[in-house]
Amino acid sequence: MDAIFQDLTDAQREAVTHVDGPLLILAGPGSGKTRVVTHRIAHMLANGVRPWQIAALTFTNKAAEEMRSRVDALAPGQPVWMGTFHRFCAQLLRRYGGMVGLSENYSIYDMSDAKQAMKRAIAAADVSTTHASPEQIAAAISRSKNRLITPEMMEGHSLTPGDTIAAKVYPVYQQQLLTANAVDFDDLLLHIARLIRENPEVRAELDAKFKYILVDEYQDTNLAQYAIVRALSIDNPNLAVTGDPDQSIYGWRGADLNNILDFEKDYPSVKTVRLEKNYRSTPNVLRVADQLIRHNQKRKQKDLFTDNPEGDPVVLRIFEDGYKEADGIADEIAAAISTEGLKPSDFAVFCRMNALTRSLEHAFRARALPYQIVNGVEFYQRREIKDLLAYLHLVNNPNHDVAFQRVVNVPTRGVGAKTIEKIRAHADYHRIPMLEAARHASSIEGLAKRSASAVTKFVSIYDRLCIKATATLEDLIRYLIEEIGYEAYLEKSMVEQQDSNPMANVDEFVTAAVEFDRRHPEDGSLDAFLEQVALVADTDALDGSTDRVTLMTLHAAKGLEFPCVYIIGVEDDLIPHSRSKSTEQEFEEERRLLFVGITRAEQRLQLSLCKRRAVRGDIRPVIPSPFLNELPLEDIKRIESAVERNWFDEEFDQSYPDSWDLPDLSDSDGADSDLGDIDQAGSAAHRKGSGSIGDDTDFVSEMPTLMNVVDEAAQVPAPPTSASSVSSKPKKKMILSGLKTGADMLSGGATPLTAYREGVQVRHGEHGEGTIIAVTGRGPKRTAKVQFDDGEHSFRLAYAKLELVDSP
DNA sequence: CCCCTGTTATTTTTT
DNA sequence: ATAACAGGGG
Repeated sequence: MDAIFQDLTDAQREAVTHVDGPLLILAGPGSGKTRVVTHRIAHMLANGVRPWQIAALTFTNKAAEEMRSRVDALAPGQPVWMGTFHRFCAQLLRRYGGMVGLSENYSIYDMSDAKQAMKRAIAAADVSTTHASPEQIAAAISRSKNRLITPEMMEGHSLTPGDTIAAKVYPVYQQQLLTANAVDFDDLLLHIARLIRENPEVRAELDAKFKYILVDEYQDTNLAQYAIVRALSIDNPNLAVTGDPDQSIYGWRGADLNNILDFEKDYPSVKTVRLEKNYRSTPNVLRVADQLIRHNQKRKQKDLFTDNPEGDPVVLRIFEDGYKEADGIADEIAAAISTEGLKPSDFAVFCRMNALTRSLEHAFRARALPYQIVNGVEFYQRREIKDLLAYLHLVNNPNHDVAFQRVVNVPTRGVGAKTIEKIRAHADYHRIPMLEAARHASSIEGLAKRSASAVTKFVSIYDRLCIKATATLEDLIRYLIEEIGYEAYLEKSMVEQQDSNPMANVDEFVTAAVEFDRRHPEDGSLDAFLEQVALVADTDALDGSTDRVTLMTLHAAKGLEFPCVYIIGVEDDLIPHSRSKSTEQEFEEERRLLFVGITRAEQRLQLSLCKRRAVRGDIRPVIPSPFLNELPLEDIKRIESAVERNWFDEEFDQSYPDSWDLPDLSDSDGADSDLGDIDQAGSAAHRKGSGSIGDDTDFVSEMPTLMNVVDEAAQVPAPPTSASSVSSKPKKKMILSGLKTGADMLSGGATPLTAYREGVQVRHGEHGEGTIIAVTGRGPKRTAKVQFDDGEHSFRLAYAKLELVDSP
């Protein structure tokens, strides 16, 4: 009992002791939020609240597990429901699915399943994909689902052209899902939200059952989630939410920041607790984070403070390119491990995109540094695992058409695309599942006897498999592998690809099944296993127990902490991402993303960027992230490696400026920071500032677009930048000098799209010279139709290798 | 029908 | 750089 209150601050205690009524906990990073939540649950249990009256909803399984283990430590063995929103809904749907047309053994489509289903729906809806890609349509439908918009509601209301297309596909997609007795991720929430809304008695029942609801990371809730928790907190308004508006980074997925900002309006009687004391980071780190996030408009001001010792200054490091960045960081980490007694697991490297981990991987491997990538190729996404899972799905739910299509010809047994197409058409026509259609293969019109018998063969394998459906998972899977000769198939088809060992993955899969059997000796049902698999995310695979450096995206980093953190690629178009900076909202979310990354650091933090970075093959000059100008540069130690001059590279001076348009630091004593072995011999600090870029309030809008500048460059080749020259317009100068000029430019990828006009002569590696006869579309879709000697061809200008031919 | 090859399109974040 | 795709030969 005393353990519950031990070492709590006043604010924390206030939250912990709150039992009835709405509660808002605004928790800054590292403020002991989980501690408060778990202690509060323990406190409630100790004060008469029955465990089954509590539901604690999280976004990730990892968070749920963390909560579970810490509650267990305080109040062992209490059956409090803890898990993700999606799992919560999935389990309700097992019970109430009948009310929305699903039977108990419904399947959850993962992303790739849903993608397949979407393509089929698009085809069935007879919608052309010329104006909207399947992905765009899927995204539009997903957005609608997150906002609780049903197919019927979309009719007539659709405004944008994209939505009009989506509105046509949406009902077909939903119908096909229903026929397949399946849901996608969004449906889990949507179905439950609708069910509760349309069935007051169910709502009341659940409201009464879950008398106390806790929501973690409330800033990440979307409308569907919001509707669910609100609806279940009417009769018993004991809704406790924790969150931090500054850490909302899932707006792109439908999360609505207003849910937390307006919580106090939703529940006027709310008790609000602010947790502002930080237990995680040094003041240095915290100051940088705080300065950055102050630039956001949409937030609730919190005053972060800490009692922690000052620690090392935050480091901003500038590298020449992505390889040097990776090598430099790997060297530093290796050095810190060998000289300072730090462990690999003390380090984490964050980046905006998964693709950026590649160079780090190489660097780590070369130094034999153990690492783990949180979002590499996910285990359950591997071909061999998906194959086996699809069989299991089909056993569990014969209507699972996506699974059927995946496995009907695995291993290859003579059922080709044409055959599948005919089965699908037959199934669509009679509105039956494909497996059902396959049973009548011989009577399907236009299906060759040979094909029909191949299909029949599959059906009989399937039927034999189903007999084992009630056996243990282990038996079922082993039987499956044996029956279809999967091992032989793998050996034959997976022609020795380096470092992939499919059979080892299969073994691991069997191990996972054995483990599931062991943990669910009684209720080890197939659908429970499949649900489990469907709802585990990649980030949940993060293994904290092994001693490895962790590589992951900034998104994946939320909720974690590490002694030493590196954030790479703090560059414009990366953070903020080029596709997330057009609106103020997106821009602020990107700022929050960086904030989240920064606040993961306990002791040391290094932000880094490159002067140039390879983007899909070609190397491009880099613009520093605008967020760097918002940091307290006087608190930051800036390190820039000396430029290695390639005497033979005449272009170098033009391409890569010596001066960087970040303010110089007054602190230029050159002493090594404690952050590993940075700034060693051979890379003496090379600090040259060109002054601040001035008042940066309009930084983004004032930024010249690449295109403007290129046009200019084409007319006036940039002179070589001398090391001492300081341009009055650093921004522009930098971009200019980063570009190749003259003929180089024309042959490179930097030709302005505007140069391609009707009548212009171009050269193509394959077709020779030709004349542009038409130009259509905009942005990346801008397309030129070219008349060559060998006929007409169309090219996406952003991708095609079309050279301009110098006009005579 | 299967497999290989060359071609083309595609790049954010994920429950 | 990589994945998905289309088309042709076996």
